[in-house]
Amino acid sequence: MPRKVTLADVSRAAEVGVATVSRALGDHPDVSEATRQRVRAVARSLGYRPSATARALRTGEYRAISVIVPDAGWGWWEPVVRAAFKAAAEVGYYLMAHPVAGTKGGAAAIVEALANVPTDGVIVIGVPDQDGVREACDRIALPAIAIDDTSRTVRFPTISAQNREGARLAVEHLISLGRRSIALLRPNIGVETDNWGDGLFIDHRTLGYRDALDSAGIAFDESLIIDCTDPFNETRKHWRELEAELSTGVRIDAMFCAADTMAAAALRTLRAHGLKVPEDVSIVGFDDERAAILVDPQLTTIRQPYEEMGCYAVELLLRKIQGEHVDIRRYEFVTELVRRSSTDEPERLAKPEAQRNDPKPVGVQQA
Amino acid sequence: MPRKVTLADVSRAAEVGVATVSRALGDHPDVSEATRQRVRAVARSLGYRPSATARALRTGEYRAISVIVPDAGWGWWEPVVRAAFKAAAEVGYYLMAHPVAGTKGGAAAIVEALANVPTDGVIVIGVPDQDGVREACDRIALPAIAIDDTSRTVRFPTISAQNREGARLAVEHLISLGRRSIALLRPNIGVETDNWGDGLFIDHRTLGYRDALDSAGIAFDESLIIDCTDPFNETRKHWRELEAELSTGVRIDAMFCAADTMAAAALRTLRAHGLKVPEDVSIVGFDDERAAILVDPQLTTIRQPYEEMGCYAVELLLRKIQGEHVDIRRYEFVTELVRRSSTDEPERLAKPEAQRNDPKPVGVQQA
DNA sequence: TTGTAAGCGTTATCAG
DNA sequence: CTGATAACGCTTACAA
Repeated sequence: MPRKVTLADVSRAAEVGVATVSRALGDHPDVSEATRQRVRAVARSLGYRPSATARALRTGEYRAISVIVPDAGWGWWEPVVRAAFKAAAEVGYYLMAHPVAGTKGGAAAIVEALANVPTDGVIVIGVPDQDGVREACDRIALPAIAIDDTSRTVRFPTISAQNREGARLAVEHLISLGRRSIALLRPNIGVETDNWGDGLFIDHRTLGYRDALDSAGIAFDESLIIDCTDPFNETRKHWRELEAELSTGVRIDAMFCAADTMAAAALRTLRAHGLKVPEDVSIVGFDDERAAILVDPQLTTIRQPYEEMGCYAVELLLRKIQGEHVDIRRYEFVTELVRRSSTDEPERLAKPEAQRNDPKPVGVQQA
Repeated sequence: MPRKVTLADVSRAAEVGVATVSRALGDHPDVSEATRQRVRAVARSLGYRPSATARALRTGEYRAISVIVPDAGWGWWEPVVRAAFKAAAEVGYYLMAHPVAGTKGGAAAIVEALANVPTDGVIVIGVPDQDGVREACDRIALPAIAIDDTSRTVRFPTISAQNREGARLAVEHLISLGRRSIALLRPNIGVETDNWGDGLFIDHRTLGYRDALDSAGIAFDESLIIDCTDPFNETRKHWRELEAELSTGVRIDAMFCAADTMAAAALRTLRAHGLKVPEDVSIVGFDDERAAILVDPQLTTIRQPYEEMGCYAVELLLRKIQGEHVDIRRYEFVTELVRRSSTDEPERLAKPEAQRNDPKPVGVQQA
């Protein structure tokens, strides 16, 4: 391992002062073009790399930001992080990812540990306990942005998707297919799964479901709401609650599945009850997450613009770091319907099912 | 934002020298218990946080390591990173994740950029081009470990799973079920997908497939090997090559799917051809990746011990950082069979299929 | 046991 | 335009 080349080395080799080297390598105006060229050449030939540490110590900024990545929920945040990474890199910041990974104390504890990490700010993803994290951030004076739709109390600029409007899109699509008995499969947020906080997004998606029914003049039927226990455990084969519902003999012709990750088990349960998707039951999910394309049939779903959300988080965070004021409120992103096989038109398919309305065309986007 | 509290502040408040404060806060022996207590109390009350930067500048080590996370292949590396993060944290290191995320120049370029990042070493995951990365690491004198089974040339200590032995396990399991016409569904590594390098792991898994056939005295049938184009694109609904194969009228009663991520489309294709899994065709995958539990039926597969691999990578890297010698060779981890529904015993199922041998019991592990 | 002081590699502020 | 030089906050000889 060759010893590290420092500014002093370059300065000696180029026969100029260290200050000049620093200026030449940076974008300072007060250097003659000739010296700049020469210094740069020497620096390159010596294999000089600036020490980020020394620079950070001097300037007080690390040009690095952190993102705290949640423990549960199977990696929907991955595209968010990739996008954030890219956005940060574009403005010369690098991004560190800190998985929660079962850490005791959750995100707040991680922020606490960030005290020792050279970082200028943090993006917290999926944080139901914004109060705790906020306190930790204040204590170490660390700017923060949240990407989250679980917490009712917003103590950071918080980015999320329009859950209510998205859910409405989903259910309107089902209605446009002529479906009328539309079940809502929801995660049942119990005390044990506190990773999902107040379950705000579930409430909102439920409201969107009702919005769509109301607009179409379809009566809301409480019994069509199915809350599933242990909802984000993907090793589950079936949803007991859905099984119970189907066993009562209720007929459903569509299902809005409030999270894509629940779709795999839902499809298995339907199949086990002899129901075909999309012939007998049309399904729309929510998130446009990896699960949506792995299941069979592939899932029509509501896309959350994860990439945009990641980029915007970085943008807001950098503004905060630069001392600009950023409103503490929710920043919501528009969702869109992505059509796949789980809602192929019933009338085009073999099964001659009851079909009362003409499907009205809706403004959907092809996957 | 309160100005940052430094050692000097604490020293003043506690009425001792800075050196004493430093010693008291660290684990130095040469401090009286009384002063230590007092200093710590003062530090806490002032909200003192050490500056990682200053410390790094002084000591020359960051106590941070990086992991370069691949672009393709749908997040199988996630458990690796989580485990590595945890292992690093346990010894007081923190871990930064650097997604490749379409960066031009791939991992090598990322390593290059690491020159400006405060990190003591790097774990590169899934790097077919070890030569390029090696060169970059040398240039900036950065210790590195690879987790990878795609590259034939090993220029780092390289961690991987026992692909050949794992594949053998998979196929032996199929044979123990009485299956004899066992197709091998493989990724076709073309020039366009250079993320998968030499495709070493595919060769090894193929060898394991043949090992199992040989031991059982089953003739190898070239036509049962199916190479799929664009293999890691999960949006694909079907494998054209598998369709072609089935259309020729060849009868297969089992399939070894050389990567779990390919299973979803394979299942759809089989289903489209009227073949039931596991009644008509038993399937075993490889990786025990998220896809294995999302598909229907859930996939019997070969588990790669991702967590152990992540931990071990950290262990080796820290050794290298501490100047210890670590052999540049492959470090292989044992795999295991995880049984799920895709290989439920055919004879217990409805379909009365041809069945010649008693299934021999094998030492498998329940999921 | 404690304090003083010398750096670590930069950048910024001065004079020249 | 350029060169000394003083920080930045910490650890660690060395001295007391």
